[in-house]
Amino acid sequence: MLRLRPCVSIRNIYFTRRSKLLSPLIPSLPFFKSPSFLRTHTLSLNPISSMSSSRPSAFDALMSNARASAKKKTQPQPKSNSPKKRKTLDHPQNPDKTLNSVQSPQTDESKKLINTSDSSNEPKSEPNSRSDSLLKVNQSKKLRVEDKNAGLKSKIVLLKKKAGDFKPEMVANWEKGERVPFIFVSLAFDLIANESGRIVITDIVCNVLRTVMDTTPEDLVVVVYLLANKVAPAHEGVELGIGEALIIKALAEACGRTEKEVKKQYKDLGDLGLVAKASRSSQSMMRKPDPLTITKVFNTFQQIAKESGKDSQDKKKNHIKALLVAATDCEPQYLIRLLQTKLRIGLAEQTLLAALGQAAVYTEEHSTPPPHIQSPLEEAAKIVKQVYSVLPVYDKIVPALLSDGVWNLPKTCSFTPGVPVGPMLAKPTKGVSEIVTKFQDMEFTCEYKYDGERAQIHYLENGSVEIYSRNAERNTGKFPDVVAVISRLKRPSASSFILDCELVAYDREKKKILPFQILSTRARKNVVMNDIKVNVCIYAFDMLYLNDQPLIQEELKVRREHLYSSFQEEPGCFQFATAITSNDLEEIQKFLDAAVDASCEGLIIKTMNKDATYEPSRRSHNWLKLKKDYMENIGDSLDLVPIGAFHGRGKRTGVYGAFLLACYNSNNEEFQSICKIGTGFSEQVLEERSDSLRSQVIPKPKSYYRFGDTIKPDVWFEPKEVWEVKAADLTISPVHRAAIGEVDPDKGISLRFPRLVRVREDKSPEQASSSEQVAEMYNAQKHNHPNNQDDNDDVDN
DNA sequence: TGTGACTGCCC
DNA sequence: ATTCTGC
DNA sequence: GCAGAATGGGCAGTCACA
Repeated sequence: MLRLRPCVSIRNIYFTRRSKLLSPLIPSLPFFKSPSFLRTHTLSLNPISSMSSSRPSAFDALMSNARASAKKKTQPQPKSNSPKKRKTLDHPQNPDKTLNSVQSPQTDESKKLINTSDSSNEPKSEPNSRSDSLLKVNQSKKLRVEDKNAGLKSKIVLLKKKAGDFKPEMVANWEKGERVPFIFVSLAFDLIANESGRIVITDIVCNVLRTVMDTTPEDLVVVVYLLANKVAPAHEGVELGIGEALIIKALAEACGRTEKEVKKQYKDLGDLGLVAKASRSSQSMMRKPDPLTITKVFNTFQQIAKESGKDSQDKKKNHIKALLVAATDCEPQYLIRLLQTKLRIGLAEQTLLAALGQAAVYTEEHSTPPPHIQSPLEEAAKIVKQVYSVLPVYDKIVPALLSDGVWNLPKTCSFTPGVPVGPMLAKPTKGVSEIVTKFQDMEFTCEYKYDGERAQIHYLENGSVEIYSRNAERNTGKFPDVVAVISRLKRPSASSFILDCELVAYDREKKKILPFQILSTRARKNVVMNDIKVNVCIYAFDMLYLNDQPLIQEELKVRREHLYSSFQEEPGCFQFATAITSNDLEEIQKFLDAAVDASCEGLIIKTMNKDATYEPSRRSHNWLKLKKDYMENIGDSLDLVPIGAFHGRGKRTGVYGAFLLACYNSNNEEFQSICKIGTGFSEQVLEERSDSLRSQVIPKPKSYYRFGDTIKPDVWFEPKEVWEVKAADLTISPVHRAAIGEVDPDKGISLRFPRLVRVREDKSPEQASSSEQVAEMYNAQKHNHPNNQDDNDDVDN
């Protein structure tokens, strides 16, 4: 906890000094007042004024019509894409309920952190009584704000222009230097949501960025964070700590509805953002506080992240409510989606990075593109992506972009030990033959794929060590033992390095690898060496940096040599990933079997020379992964019965999003839940199954359904269908009940990575996989044998 | 002090 | 994690 | 093939509340 501010933790200050200047958290820049016509201040001094309405519904309707028609002009028709062609909404009830008062929960201290330039005096809630004349006054003020928004709305489509035809002053309706209004970003989100083409989306985002660069460059970092839907770089460990449940609460309270109603509408609409949208227009007799700015929103997000301890949930909730109260138009929708970290508009990091690169080209005052470049836009996008993959810190990249330009970006922002880079990933492969085909005549190596936790270990000159997870979370506090081992077993020749490895639970007495599930029971925070119950072996397979030199541009062959010569192996503590170099199909097949036999998931296959650089965070052709369960007719496959389902969200709105599956216990004729399943369906199959099963809905689970009491499907079914499902593993489950009593007295079995293979039209539910079979399959898994043989067959090369 | 709901992060 | 889909 | 968005099991940590 308390790891909060992007980029300014003490530990990181060394790398981020420069960025402090522009860190969104430390607004060193003057704050700008909203122009007076945007404010409702004058009236708000009068207590009665807060009774005014913010819902001139006729006007709203007018506006949304205008907007809708404006949209139609510019775009033919957003087609069948599901979230976009959603059915009409339930009409929310209780239009007359007033908003609860939203007290700002900020402490004096927290206020300091907030940029209060746009803060509002939070209105107290008032009874529904109205004064007509005051209403009029307020409505006319409101009109002016709406007017201004209307202007923005009508111009927002200009963001779709190709960058060459776009001028940054085309859309902005705020003054230069003024804080960027949140409505601008929200409208842009809305625009993007109605596009499906990545190119157009990139253009829009590019133009959004250019607009901000032109008016309020100080806000650029913040816009970028919002567009990225992040609050801080991953390794800073800033968590919002809010989820669905809390948002529902906040939404209910802010709109004067019950949680039950909100939940119901959530089921129908498949998106809490849409619920917020639908709710907003249906309530609130209140005057709006000042319009939201992006800094206000962003700073509030950080406040939310910061709340902890007693009453923190209430405080977080109140922050959300405060934002909702101030939100207009589509703002609530995107506020909620941002809080959920599910923007769902077809915009994510890669597109943002591309747009950032392109935007920089258009605002380039610093340098011209290098001469031979064919397409500066593409090249710039590439550069930004590349740089971000190596230094995923917007607080550094954005300022560098502003001050020195894209073409200098690789120089101004580069690989920095202490900042985690995205680990290189591998693509699934269906079999050995596919590998041999793909890598043809290249030299390649196969390594065991260990079933543990990915770790990127940074060792700096000064002897300090940091450990980062696959998702760039700082895990150092979880693995003090690893820190010690690394320091002990590194060779003196290695004075600084970045190591890529897998941390695997290990039983040092029996000298064997333990399953992932054991590893995951390790404590995670502030672990003390003596308290460690699950030991870990480091399986190292790559080296990204050594003695002040980045190695990522080097071939694997070279990197591996550096790796091998930089550490001393010690069984059960630090080992190099078992590897062979072979292109013999049968040999590889054997090696795969050996890997599985050694409690590994399968193999990772990597080219040694050609295309053998380390490509941070990219799933590249260069690395392939091969697991038994990827192969057809191999791996655990079960025939299971859908006995319940959950309503889909987002693009699954209107169909079931996931199903509860069961195996069949023929002894007591029970269907025992074994897992949920939500992947492997094509859209068509999902729709077919949803349609088919909708007619099998029953009001209550059958008496002969056995399932954990925390499992609450939205609907239950008659046992009718049988689906073939593939899984990577079977695990003892705290919630499922399959084969209960057969391998564990009161725990059932579940599946790891379940996915649909096909529907077994030929089978009846009683012919589904039986509990005995499930138990058998579980027991067949090597590590589940009570007395495991010693099987350390280290292949080396 | 214990429990359960919720959240984030591993896979 | 796995999988599917539009571009 | 990329990028995005659906979805899985299961663990520790946190917080509200009994």
